[in-house]
Amino acid sequence: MEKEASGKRRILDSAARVLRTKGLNATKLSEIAEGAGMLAPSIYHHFKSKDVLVEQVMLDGIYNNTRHIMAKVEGRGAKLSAVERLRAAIVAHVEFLLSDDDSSAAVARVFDELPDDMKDRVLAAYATFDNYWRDLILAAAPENSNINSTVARKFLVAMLDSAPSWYRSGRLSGAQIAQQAADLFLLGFLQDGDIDG
Amino acid sequence: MEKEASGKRRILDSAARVLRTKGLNATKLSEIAEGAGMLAPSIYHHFKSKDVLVEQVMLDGIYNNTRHIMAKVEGRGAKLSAVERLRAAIVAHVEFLLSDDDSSAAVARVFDELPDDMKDRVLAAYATFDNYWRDLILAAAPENSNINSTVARKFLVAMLDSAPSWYRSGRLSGAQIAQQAADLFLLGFLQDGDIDG
DNA sequence: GTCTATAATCAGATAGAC
DNA sequence: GTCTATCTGATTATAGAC
Repeated sequence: MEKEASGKRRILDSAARVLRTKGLNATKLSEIAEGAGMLAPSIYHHFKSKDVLVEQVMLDGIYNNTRHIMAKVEGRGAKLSAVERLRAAIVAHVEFLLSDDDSSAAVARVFDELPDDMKDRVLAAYATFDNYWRDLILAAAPENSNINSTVARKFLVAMLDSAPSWYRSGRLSGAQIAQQAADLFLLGFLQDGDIDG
Repeated sequence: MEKEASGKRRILDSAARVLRTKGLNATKLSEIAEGAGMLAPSIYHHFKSKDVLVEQVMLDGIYNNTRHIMAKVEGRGAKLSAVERLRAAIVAHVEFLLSDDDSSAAVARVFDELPDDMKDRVLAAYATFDNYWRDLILAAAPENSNINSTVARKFLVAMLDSAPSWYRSGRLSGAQIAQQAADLFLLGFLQDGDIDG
C-alpha cells in the first residue's frame, strides 16, 4: 500500500520503548536514533520535530490499546454479561500495559508530561477509548449506585495505568495483577475470599 | 530557632505551586522566582541548584501529607474500627490533594518526572507514608482476602493521586470525590445504593 | 539578599555532502 | 535515507556589584 518506510517504523518503535522506560524529558533523540540503528539527525527525514514524533507515538499507542481491549472483549462473544465485559476490559488493559508491546505503557508513562497543546490533541484522540469505557461502566453499574460513573472511570483508568510504574516481574504475573485490579475495582477491598470471577 | 529566612520559604511555596500546575519540565526558575517576588539568580543564594530545590519540595510535600493524614485519622479517636480508619485516611488524602495546600499535589504531579537518582531518594522518604498505609490496609483486610495488600496499596495510592489531574471544581466537591474514592476502593463498583459509610 | 551581566551547557534542529 | 558538521535557542548556573 503506502510505503511506510521501515525506517519510520523503527523510529516509532524505538521511541515508544525509550519513552516507556525513561519518560518524555529524559528521552533524547540520540537514544531513539540509536535504538533505530541510525543517528539523531536522520530522524528529521521522517519526522518534522521531536514533538511530532512523540505525538505520533501517543496516537498510535491509544489506537493500539483501544483496539486491543475491544478485540479482547468483543472476542469473548455475545454471551457475556455487562459485568463480565467490564472485567474482561480491565484484564486486557492491564495485561497489555505490562506486555512487551510498548504502545500503551509509553502513553501511560508520558501523558502527564506532554506540553499543554499536545496534551489537548492527544486527549481528543482518547475519545473512542473513553467512550468505550464509559459504555462498559454504565452497562455494568448497579441500579442505584451512589458512585458517579465518570469519577469511577477516571479512578479506574488511573489505577490501571499505574501498574507499569511499580510492577516488577517476580511473585505475581501480569495476569495475576490484572485479576487483582478487576477484583479490587468491581468488588472492593473489603470483599473477601472465594470469588467466582 | 534557626533563621529559616522568609525568602527561602517564599521560594519553596512558589515552587510547589508552579510544580503542581505545570509539572517538572515546564517549571522554570524564572517563574518560581517571580512567584517569590525576586529574580531567578537570587534563588541560588538559598538553594544550590534547581534539583536541590525540587527535592526539598518533594520531601516537604511527603512530610506534610503524611502528617496531615495521620492527624486526621488519629484525631478521630481510638473508637474507630480498622475499616473506618482506612476510610478516614482515604478521605483525608484526597481532600488534602485537592486543597489549596500545594504540598501533596506537587508531589503527585511531579514524582514520575524526577531524575532517577532523586526519585530513589524521594522514594526512601516515602517509607513512613507507605508503612502507615500498609498498616491501615492490613488491619482492615478481610480474613481470607484474595487481594495482595501491597498491590492494593499501590492501586489505591495511584488512584487517589490521580484526582488533581482530572478534578475540576463544579458539580462535585472535593469532599464528595473523596467519599466516592473511599466507597469505590472499600466496597467496589458493583456495590450499590444505601451505604452506611 | 538581591540585582545585572554573562557564561556554560545541552539538546533540538538545520545545511549540505554522499 | 543517512551521514558529518554546525547552528540556535532556551535555561541553568556563575561572577561580582550594590
